[in-house]
Amino acid sequence: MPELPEVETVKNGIIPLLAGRRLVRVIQRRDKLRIPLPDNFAERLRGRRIEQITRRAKYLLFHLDGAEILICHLGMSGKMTLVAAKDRLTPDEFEKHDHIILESDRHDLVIFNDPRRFGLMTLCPAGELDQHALFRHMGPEPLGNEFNGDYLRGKTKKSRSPVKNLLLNQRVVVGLGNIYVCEALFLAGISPEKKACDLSDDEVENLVPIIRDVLQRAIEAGGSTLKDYARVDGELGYFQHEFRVYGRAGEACLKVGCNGEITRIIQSNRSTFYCPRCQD
DNA sequence: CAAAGCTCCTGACCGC
DNA sequence: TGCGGTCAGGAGCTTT
Repeated sequence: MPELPEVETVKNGIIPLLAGRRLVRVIQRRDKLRIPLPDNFAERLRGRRIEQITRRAKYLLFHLDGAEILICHLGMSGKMTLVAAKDRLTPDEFEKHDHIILESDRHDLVIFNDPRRFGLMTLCPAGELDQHALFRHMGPEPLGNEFNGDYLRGKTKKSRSPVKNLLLNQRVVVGLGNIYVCEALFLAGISPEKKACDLSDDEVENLVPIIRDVLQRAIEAGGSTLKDYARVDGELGYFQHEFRVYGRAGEACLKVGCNGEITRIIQSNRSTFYCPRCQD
């Protein structure tokens, strides 16, 4: 489940192979992922130059010449496999869930692999991205200036949802998923079940830098992971690093002086991990 | 309008 | 060894 930091790391990993390069070959091995791929998808990509690769929310954006953008989302299980030109595969060496293969004019490959197919790729005219159905209602980037205490308080005040659900809502703020919301609420000492409107002004104010910090640190951890890809081929997608609560049900709370035990509950059919003792 | 529920999908895991 | 059941969950869409 790649969230903002993982998508950022994937972006940084593929930039050296694809940014500024021309696509000389595109292989499409399915007609749809979560949504249908555009008509003549591979043909429309072939020969195009990738001017720039950026990220918005959990989406990768490949800015193509001709003012068109290739939009890519990794979904739950999507990853990018990098294959250097020197290790060129033959077509029968692709793996089962390798759906889209991009080959640059230097003959490096970037392979989009997604077993569960919750990911997507589509095309959009560059000038229409903000109005695109996938982007139109997006909230601000959590690392940008628009996301601040005043903004978030405006949202929490109006919501009776549990704060966890509010932070997962991409209309409120983008990029957070199940893991980093759990981690941020733990660091903030706030129960995920607390109604957003019941948060104090101080709690909301504190949450903003905590969210920024937890994401920023994960991006930095991804950056160190990337060093391993500098010389070796590999898969860029979701990397596990140290989580304080996520996946730690039954284990001891890591907050100094807290003797609580991490508990798993279900909210909106999704796992939530938290310490009932120091989060309230 | 907000909030809850449904849906897409496959691999991993578990008990028998 | 095989098989059915359960779980994981991003986010758009539908329903209440």
